[in-house]
Amino acid sequence: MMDVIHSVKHHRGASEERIMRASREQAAESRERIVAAASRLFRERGFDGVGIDAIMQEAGMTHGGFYRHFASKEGLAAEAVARGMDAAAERAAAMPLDKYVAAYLSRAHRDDPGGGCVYAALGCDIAREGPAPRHAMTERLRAQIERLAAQASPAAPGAGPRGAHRKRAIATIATLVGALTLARAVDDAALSDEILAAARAALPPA
Amino acid sequence: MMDVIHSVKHHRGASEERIMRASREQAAESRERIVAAASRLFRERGFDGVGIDAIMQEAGMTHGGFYRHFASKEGLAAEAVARGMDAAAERAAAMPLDKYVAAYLSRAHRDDPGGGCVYAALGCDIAREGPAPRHAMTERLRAQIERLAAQASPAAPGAGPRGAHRKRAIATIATLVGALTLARAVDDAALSDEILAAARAALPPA
DNA sequence: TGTACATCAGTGAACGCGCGTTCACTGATGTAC
DNA sequence: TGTACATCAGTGAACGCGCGTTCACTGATGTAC
Repeated sequence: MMDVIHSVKHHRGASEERIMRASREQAAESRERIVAAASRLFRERGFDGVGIDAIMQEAGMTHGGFYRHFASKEGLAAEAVARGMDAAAERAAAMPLDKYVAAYLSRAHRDDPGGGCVYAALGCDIAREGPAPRHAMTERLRAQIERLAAQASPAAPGAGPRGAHRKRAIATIATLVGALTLARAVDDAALSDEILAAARAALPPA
Repeated sequence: MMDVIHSVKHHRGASEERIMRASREQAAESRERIVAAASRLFRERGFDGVGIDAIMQEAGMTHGGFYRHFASKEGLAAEAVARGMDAAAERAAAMPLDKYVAAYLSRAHRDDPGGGCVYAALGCDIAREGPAPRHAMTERLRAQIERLAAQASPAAPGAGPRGAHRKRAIATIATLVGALTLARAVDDAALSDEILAAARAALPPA
């Protein structure tokens, strides 16, 4: 987990001096680490399943420094949601739809919620969150729908009105998110695999 | 909410006598009320968003009596999940698929998570719950898949191998759950409606 | 049918714990001259 | 360039609060005779 040694955190050796007051550059890096840790941990354990303490520990600090960077846990949640969705959008933009569908509905993605789709990991929780996380998520979803609709349009020109591609894009996303959510919730490995396969079969040409 | 006056709870009037030690029949009714309240509240606020205290209050009792009925909060969660899914299964069995899809993807369902689909309300949380709730959910999902596959089979005889109907059933459920989850998470009413409409358009004939 | 006693559903106080947040403090960083 | 001082990132103790769970107690219910 903690594969980066950062100068802010000091070793515990007896003769080591303590380094306080990190530079602005170090502070910016700390903030990055906090968001990255939160983004992963929230997806793995849910918003209520992770405390400030665990996030700061994962980021290599103690909990007290948290409020130098964020106004509240909810503020961090909004940034962590945005971060995870932006990363996913980059991955999605880098490959054709059929590749993305295969990767999305893979066992690897199912077994790594912390590094995967935010909708599938936190979808039902976001509805109960405050306005900031919900808004961050809404704008990302909107962008993803538009990109997917545009991606489909040139491949099948004149295949339908502009709105048809949007509808198709939304339904595709819904199927992906629903299938992955169910595949993770189920406690039977065979059924979980079957759910992923069924969604894969329903998507590429449909 | 509390439209049932039950004899266990005594009024606060000065000269009222207190009624303790409810009969076994009353105890069974109390248990029912606890499960019903939990089933609704969990779906509305999530497992971590509702305490024993709130559940017992909704059921018309104080928190102390909870452990006469359940071994733990998780044990109740398993029963509440099962209860909510059984109710949904009954509703689904009572109407043809296209009616069910329309009802599932309606605004009324979106705006009433407490009385609606458990997968959409708690799907991503169940993956993080203990074995009992997950198992209860898995068996209900399995039954729902089988019923939906069987429901589709006679309507289109010989339209494909037995497995094709199962695949189609699973994909349909995934699309329903994903669309409702996203429609609830989004903070823009127009986009939310659009998501429901897009899933509706993708489902009936497809 | 009546009496004596055990059971146990529900109450309300109490427990320990973890959480989000606050705060006094430290001392290197950054700035003003 | 050097010095004096203000800033502020991070620490660790402390706060209040709500949670899941436990427990002594009450008194009607249920049972044994």
